[in-house]
Amino acid sequence: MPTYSDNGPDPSEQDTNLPPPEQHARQYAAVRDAHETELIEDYVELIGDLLDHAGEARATDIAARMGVRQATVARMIRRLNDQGLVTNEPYRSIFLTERGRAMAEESRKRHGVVLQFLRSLGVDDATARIDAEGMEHHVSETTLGIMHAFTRSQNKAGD
Amino acid sequence: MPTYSDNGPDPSEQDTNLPPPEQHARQYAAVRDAHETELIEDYVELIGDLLDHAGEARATDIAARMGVRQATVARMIRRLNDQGLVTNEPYRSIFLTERGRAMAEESRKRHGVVLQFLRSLGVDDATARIDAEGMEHHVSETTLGIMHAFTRSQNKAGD
DNA sequence: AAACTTTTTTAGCCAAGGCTAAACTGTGCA
DNA sequence: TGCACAGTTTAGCCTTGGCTAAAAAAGTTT
Repeated sequence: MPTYSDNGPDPSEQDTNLPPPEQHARQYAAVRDAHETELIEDYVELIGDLLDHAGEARATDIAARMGVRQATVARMIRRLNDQGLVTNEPYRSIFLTERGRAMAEESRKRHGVVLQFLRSLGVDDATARIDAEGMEHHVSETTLGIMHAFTRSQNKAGD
Repeated sequence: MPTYSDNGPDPSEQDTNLPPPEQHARQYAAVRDAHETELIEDYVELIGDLLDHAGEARATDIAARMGVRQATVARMIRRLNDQGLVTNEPYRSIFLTERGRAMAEESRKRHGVVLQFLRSLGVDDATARIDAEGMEHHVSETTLGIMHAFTRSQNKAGD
């Protein structure tokens, strides 16, 4: 178990001051907001991937890849439909609306940037995939841009 | 709105293959697991910070900093108590148990590493704080170690 | 000491996202 | 053609984590 206390400047020794209460609250609010959209985005992204890769997105496959039951997927699909992100007729495959496609594309891109960034930092593939899945929804546009630039510079340097 | 499609190797162009279903499911399961402990850790970390910084952790302050109502805090405190992370007598300040202190310390360290890493990447302070808050629970030990090393090397280079 | 204010707690509502069980639809094969 | 099985949907349960409203305790002020 690493302790990060060997020597040199220690990044875990941040300035010990707490942010002012309102700013602090905004930080947590941002996390809560992210959580609300997170799962929606994951479903939409996965449906997009399945459509691209397998030609269709069936509830069974979504359930298997999400690691949840089909009943859970069915209800989520209804919610996505309510929000105008997918179209679905009973017992048929699921398709993305224009908005759904846009969200899937956005999500896929964001996911890709984070994943490649982690890899270019030197994180092994399996770990990078897990971390990217969790991190992707919490990375701001600003940070995403910086990650993208970093990855590109690393790749260039690696040539 | 950045498109990440200017030129050069594009990190968003990841290999298009989906992971095998079981691995994919494990990734999502990891995210769900993280979500379960996330809020607990945030509360414990905040309580630890308040104890260190203000000498006591009162429900009002926790509520203000979390950006939620006191009723929400009260119920969460009971849950933390049930899990053996805090001790509290009615109408008194809250304290951490040994386990709670360990979790707070762990969390604080992790948070610090991620925050400093983002800063040393060049992310502005306000953004780094928000992103760190969300990312911290989704960063594996492996990645955390790499972030820590990166930050130290950057700081050294910056001298 | 009594009254008022603040803090804490409790009770109860709601939505989200898991689950199981059971009903229903569609498909493929005898 | 009809039947069995796989896939899908619905119904209903549970926990979590927000909320408001109201009760109870603590603290403060006159």
